[in-house]
Order: sequence, then structure tokens, then C-alpha cells
Amino acid sequence: MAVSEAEAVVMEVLWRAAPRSAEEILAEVGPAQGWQEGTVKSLLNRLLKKKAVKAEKDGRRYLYTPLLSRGKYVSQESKGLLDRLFDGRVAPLVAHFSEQRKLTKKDIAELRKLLKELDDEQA
Amino acid sequence: MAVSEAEAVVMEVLWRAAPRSAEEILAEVGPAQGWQEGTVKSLLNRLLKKKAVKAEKDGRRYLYTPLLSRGKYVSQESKGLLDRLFDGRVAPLVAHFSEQRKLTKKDIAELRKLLKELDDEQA
DNA sequence: GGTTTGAGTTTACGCATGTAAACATGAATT
DNA sequence: AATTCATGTTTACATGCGTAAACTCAAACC
Repeated sequence: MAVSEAEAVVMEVLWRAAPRSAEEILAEVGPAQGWQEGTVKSLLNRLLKKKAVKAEKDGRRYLYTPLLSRGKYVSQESKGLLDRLFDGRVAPLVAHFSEQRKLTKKDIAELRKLLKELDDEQA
Repeated sequence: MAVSEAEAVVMEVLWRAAPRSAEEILAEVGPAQGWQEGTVKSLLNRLLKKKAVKAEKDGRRYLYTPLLSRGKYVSQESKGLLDRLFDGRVAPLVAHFSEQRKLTKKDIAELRKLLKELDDEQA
């Protein structure tokens, strides 16, 4: 089963720093998302059920740690999108953004650098 | 409301050629997806409700035409992913794929070409 | 020791989705 | 005219998601 969008918000907190208690997670994410305590608790339980995080006892409470890495999650999500919309490849996506004039100068510079690096390690 | 994944499968058919009848859509998509007639009908109705397609009478039946363009849909979906995972920019996504060794030679060649084109039109 | 409190666990509830059957209605056929 | 057929419309139903309240239970306090 896939990590949902709301669940991913909790994961992001844990990816930034772990292990964390439910309380800490709520403190970091509650205000911005407008979430109550119960919401975070539910999300954590679903993440446990999905094996995306683990919990270890720390006195009366639990500390949560990601089992799913951010890299893996990002790859899954990205691959899903590319497969559905761009025949599974990256270049068509970039082309789409280029056509829409959605590439920033920074993007372009970074892409150039990236390609050069690929060149270098190739050589 | 957003076009869901199953709905997008129907949209893809209409993006390839429109207008089309429900029957034609079923013929094209049913076998591959393992969908019954009722499924396609439901999806078409939801797409109508979402204003993603329109229907015009053609004798006893309707012919469906996209109102949402593929480009717009692709942009929405892509932007969603980039915003959630890559700070809204394209380059980090490409970098991610590069790190994962998921860039094909074809990708790299196309990206090079793309950048060169941007260069040229710039000049 | 009884009570409050903090934390996790269970249950809830409305909405979207995937999937489709049931129903309605007008056209075609006998 | 009655029946069948094609097509669209309505209803259904399980599952997941977003959101959270209710419940439990052990630890802390009075």
C-alpha cells in the first residue's frame, strides 16, 4: 500500500530528523497543517501498519523512525508520474516544462552542470 | 476536483482521437484494463461532472470530447509532484534520477539537445 | 490507594475512487 | 403494438484517505 499525501507530510518530518515522538511531530506539523493531535496519531498508526515507520519504546511513549527512505519514496512517486505521463522517461518531462516556459534560469544552469558532470565521469 | 487515475485512462483515449462514443472508448480500453461497460460509463459520467469532457448527441448516443487538454493535465500533475517533492523545480528531479542511474542514454542525448535549443533561441 | 494525566489504540464518518450492476428510455425489430 | 436492444443514468459497495473523537491503560500525583 502506498504512503498517502498526508502521511508523507509526517514522513517528511521524520526524514528531517529521527527518531521523534508523536508530540514532537505534532508540534512541528500541527500548526502549519492545522492538524489536531488525533490526526497525527492516526497517520502514525497507518504508517506503522504500512511498515513505513517503526516505533521503539522510550519510557511511556514511542519514538518513531522511518523505515522507508526518502530516496525510495521519491523514486516511487516520480517513476509513477513518469510512467503514467511521459512514457517512463525523464527527458520528455523536461521538454514539457521547457515548452511551457517553466524552466527557470537556475534550472537550466543546474541541468547544464549535471550533464557536464555526467560527461566528466564518463570520460 | 481532480481527474483520477482511472479517469485519466479514459482521457488518454480521447486525447488520442476525439470525439468518440462510449462504445469506441470501451473497445479501446476495456480489454487492456479489464474493464466492463459499466465501468467506462461511470468514468465518463464522472468526467462530465468534472467538466473534463463534454458530450454531444449523435443520434441515439453521445460523442465525447475532452475539455481539459492533455497539456494542462500533464502540467497540473507534474507541478503537483515537483511541488511536493522537489521544491517546485525540475532540475532537482533530474538530479535525483541521475543519482539513481535512471537516466537512459536517450534521456541524456535529448536533454543535451534541449539545452542546446534553449541556447540557440536565446542567442 | 484513588484520581488525574499523558500516550497509544480503536472507532467513526464523510468523501473520492475503482468497479460495476440495476434501471430507464427511446429506437429498432417482429 | 409488443418486445428487444442499445445507450445513457442511477445506485451500489468495498476500500482508502483526511480528519478526529472516544476509549484504554499505565504512570504520576494527592
